[in-house]
Amino acid sequence: MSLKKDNLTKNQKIVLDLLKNAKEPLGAYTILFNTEKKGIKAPLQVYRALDKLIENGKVHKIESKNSYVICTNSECDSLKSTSFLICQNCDKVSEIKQSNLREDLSSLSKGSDFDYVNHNLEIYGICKDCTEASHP
Amino acid sequence: MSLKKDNLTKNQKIVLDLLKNAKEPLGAYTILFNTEKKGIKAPLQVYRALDKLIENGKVHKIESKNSYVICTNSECDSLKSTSFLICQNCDKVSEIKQSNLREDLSSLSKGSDFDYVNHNLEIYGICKDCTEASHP
DNA sequence: ATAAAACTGTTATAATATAACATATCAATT
DNA sequence: AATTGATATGTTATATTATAACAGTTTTAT
Repeated sequence: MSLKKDNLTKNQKIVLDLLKNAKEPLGAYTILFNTEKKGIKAPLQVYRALDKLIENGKVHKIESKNSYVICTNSECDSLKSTSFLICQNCDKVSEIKQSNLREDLSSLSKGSDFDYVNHNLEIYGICKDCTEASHP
Repeated sequence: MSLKKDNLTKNQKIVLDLLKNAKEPLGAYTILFNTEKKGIKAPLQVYRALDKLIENGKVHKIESKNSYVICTNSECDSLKSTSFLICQNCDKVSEIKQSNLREDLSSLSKGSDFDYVNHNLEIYGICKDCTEASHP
């Protein structure tokens, strides 16, 4: 009876906890500064934790911001594709459900004789909250 | 009679020329090393040229690679959205025509009460050439 | 001609990320 | 329980990517 280990290590938990409570994507060094009191002392510790968390789909990197967010989907441990709505005003990021998108992009790729594997989509705009705030 | 200047400056031309001939996206420091004989001596000169070229849509940044490619579309001076097919095998990048994609993503965003402005899409997979090369 | 704006050159430094290596912990068998 | 192989940690140093600040020059529009 051999359970595949899915538990997180100490550093991974510390980093994940911080990201859970974050309102916007955090950079690696922001994570570092905010976890020093918990014992994380060097960039590598952060990057290694992030690598693993990304690998198993619990965290995603926002490439255009070099920063990191917690995953809010369920399938991200298996699918390596990601899609985000990023508010230009408040920096809040929300993750889009993959559902049709993957197939749409896969067939789009096929149209260019390109064999789709995965994708990263970052949509910029204004989130609901910020739109409402500007129409008081 | 005041012509809106659209001509490129010396450094911008040097950087653009290099990118024109590149087979894959180039990093800023690769650009620097390959333009030193033409007179570019410091990172800032590269980054400033890139900034302007990106601003007027002649060059795009591949965010997931921190590197830069020449634009192969025509509308990119006005639209700030970008979509790429990136080969995981040979690193070649090809740009996707925006046409329907913008509207599709705009309405997708609307479904989440998100006001679409622009996007960046990076699709990873295997290009035609590499697929054919592996089926000899 | 002149003033404002844009571009250049240069030095220094910030921000993001990885290499290398020694040690420690975990987890699946013996 | 002891062993072993894989995975995680701690630490120092360094690589890679990108920007700040400032002085001087060229371009463009009046």
